[in-house]
Amino acid sequence: MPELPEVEVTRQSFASRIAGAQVHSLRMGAPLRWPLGCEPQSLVGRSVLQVRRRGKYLLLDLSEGLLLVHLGMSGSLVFASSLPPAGKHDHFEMATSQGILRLNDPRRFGAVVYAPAQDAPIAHKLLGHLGVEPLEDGFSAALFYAGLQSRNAPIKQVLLAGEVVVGVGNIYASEALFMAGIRPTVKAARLSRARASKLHAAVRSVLASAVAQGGSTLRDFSNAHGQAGYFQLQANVYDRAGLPCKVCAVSIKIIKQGQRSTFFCPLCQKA
DNA sequence: AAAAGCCCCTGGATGC
DNA sequence: TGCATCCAGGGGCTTT
Repeated sequence: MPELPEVEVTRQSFASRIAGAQVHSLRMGAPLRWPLGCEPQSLVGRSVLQVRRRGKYLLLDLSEGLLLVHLGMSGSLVFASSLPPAGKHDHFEMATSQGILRLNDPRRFGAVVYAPAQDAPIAHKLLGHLGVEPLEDGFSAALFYAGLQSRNAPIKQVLLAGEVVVGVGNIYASEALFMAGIRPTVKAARLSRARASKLHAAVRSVLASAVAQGGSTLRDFSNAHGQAGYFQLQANVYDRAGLPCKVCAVSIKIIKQGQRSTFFCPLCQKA
């Protein structure tokens, strides 16, 4: 599920409610992608200072150390004062003085990992290679263009890789490329400065719009209040193979790139 | 250094 | 109704 907008929407839906909370207890379910990395009991008594986001990771700063939370493909968080009994896909639960934080993740591609410090090896391994944040000031058109110059791979896959810019997943990559009128198969380094600039603007626009819509709910995403998102209703190409382009009415195409589906309009995205 | 494939896992949709 | 196959918001790791 979660690309940058869904992760950010999740963050916004519980960050202020959990800030300042003291950890009372932890419960782990089935194994996630990586082990927690510490004895769960050792976190009891610490407090949650704030919740930040880096790419598709949520960072829960504790009074000592931090938790890195990733939602994988099917994860979602809920934060509430009381919750129904844990189900088979609830794999992490942290009870605090201000509510219970629970991760539900059927496919278990997600993770909750403890790092003793921001610069600890585990944090560096997971976050160290990440590109620039697309919604922050540091993401300029010039920087984006420069980042593409060393990439000979198709632009769609360069966006997905997250090493030039983070947070763009399979939905928003297709959507941003449509908005910019760029064929997903074009080699990144071959984009002109002008077209890279257009894509830069499209990435920001699509992601910001998706955050404002509460993210995309395709099957199981909801924010920490349990509310769905609505961006998918305004998708121009994603999951619309064979349907008419909303701009030119030509049939939307689907192709595979790196074992992931890519959607595009053959007319609006001519090259 | 960069690119391409391979997995991890469960569940829903589709087809025979 | 039952079973096989394919597909899904990600990304680290291994191999070219």
